[in-house]
Amino acid sequence: MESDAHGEGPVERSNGQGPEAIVRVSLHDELISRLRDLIIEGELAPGSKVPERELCDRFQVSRTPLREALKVLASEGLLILAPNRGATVSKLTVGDLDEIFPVMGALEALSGELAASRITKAELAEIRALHEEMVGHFERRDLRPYFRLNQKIHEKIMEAAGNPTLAQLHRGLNGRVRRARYLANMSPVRWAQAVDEHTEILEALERRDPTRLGAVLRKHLQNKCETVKESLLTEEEELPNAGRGARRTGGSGA
Amino acid sequence: MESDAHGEGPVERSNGQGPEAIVRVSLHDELISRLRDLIIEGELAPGSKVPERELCDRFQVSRTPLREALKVLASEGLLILAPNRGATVSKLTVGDLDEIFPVMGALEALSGELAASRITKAELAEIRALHEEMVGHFERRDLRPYFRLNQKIHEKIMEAAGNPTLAQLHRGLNGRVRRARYLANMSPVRWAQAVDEHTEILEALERRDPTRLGAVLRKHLQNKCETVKESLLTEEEELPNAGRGARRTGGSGA
DNA sequence: CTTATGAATTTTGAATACAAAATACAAAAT
DNA sequence: ATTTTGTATTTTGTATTCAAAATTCATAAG
Repeated sequence: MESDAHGEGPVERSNGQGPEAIVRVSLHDELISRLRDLIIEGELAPGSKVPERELCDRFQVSRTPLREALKVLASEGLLILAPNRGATVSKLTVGDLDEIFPVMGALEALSGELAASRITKAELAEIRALHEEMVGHFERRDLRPYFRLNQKIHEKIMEAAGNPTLAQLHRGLNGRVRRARYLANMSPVRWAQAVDEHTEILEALERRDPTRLGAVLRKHLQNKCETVKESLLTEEEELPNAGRGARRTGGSGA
Repeated sequence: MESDAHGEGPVERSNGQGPEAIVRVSLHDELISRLRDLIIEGELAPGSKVPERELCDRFQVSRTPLREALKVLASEGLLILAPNRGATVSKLTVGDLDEIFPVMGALEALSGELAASRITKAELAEIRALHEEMVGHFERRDLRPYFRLNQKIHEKIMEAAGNPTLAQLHRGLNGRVRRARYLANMSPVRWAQAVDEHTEILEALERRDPTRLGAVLRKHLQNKCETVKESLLTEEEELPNAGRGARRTGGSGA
């Protein structure tokens, strides 16, 4: 799973400081990214305890910045902090997906509405190119590159929407959901359907039809939700409750 | 500004631990709440530096938990962390409002759709009662209690939607926006319009019409956005740039 | 053999200590 | 008088330390 996909690296932080500015990242910032990757890639498995000491050794940092990072990741919903007994990686249940996907749907729908009215010729051309390349991968049944371009297209639409707050919330939810490795087992039928929907998305964009694009994106995400749920259920059958009982503690979220 | 409105106190955290469970809150959790309140209430003014040492003295804690809290609040967008030069309270510009409100609109619209299909008789009755009480305050031009009930109604709708993730994101954005003390100067015309919209909201709820409720809520929020922007502009004229230059650093947010 | 009890060990939460960086400030140079 | 330079002070980031809590593990009681 490519880690560039959720734009968090220390390099690319567009912080308005001109190109000459020297960028030094604090340990805790870097740790947030690294740990997030570990969680999303599954190296820190859902439900498992976060081994504080071990990670300190691994990254050669003290507990202070590491723990700061844990607090932030908990507020993002990736970790659960149980008082006096440390952090565990939060598990993603089918119920969570039912909760998260409608919200992502609403956010993507909004991104579509905004993008359809604001998108530039250049951006549109870029997305069109990505779309065609993606369809090529579909025809050759190359799941991996298909999936990469799929993500990229949605990112580009989000970018065209020009609303960083929206993008940030969406990235957050996407990060939580991504752990369900949903690129695996997507049925041929669903795959074809997804491609159809993408064609509709492109059409709506080209017609600059906000309402329609919003609706299509929302529908698209609903279908994706189904796919992910199936995938998650299959996974749960395969490895029945590996790590147990991470209780949700209310966390420190806003 | 009542601080109960965003349900963060250590007491009321509904963490599924049965009523007998002893609740101890960690310092950093408590500090997150306290600091958030300070920011929202304006005691920590937008654009001002966060006085680390001072707050440590005030709350009688060491820097460690305080700084953990700062990291979390930064990831929520309430603070800006500038590397090696500490935290500043992020300022809310008109541009930010234009960014945040459409997102809140999408989230509230979703809450409406969900609530309209899931709401129970009891919840509906409660909201109806709140609504009528609120109208009473409007007729007597009691802004404060009107405003309190207004907030409460929206919270109840959100609650009826039964989607904690949705509620959490909404709370986060609401917290960011709330600093623009938008209960001040609402024109009589806008006020009347808001009440009308609330009547529509109630009707849509009673008819259990998800689409309509979603649309009305979204519209309602757009109008609120205008009100808040006017209020913010007025404020900016009154006190021209009190604290300057808090640059957005990209932060660690998801 | 299973279930309690309690000490030893580990882990966690928070305070303190310390080095690096930024800021403030004074003196010197233009 | 203004700008520049160098130094003292403060603030910040991280490591370390310490006490409290949880976990483990061995032992004893039923």
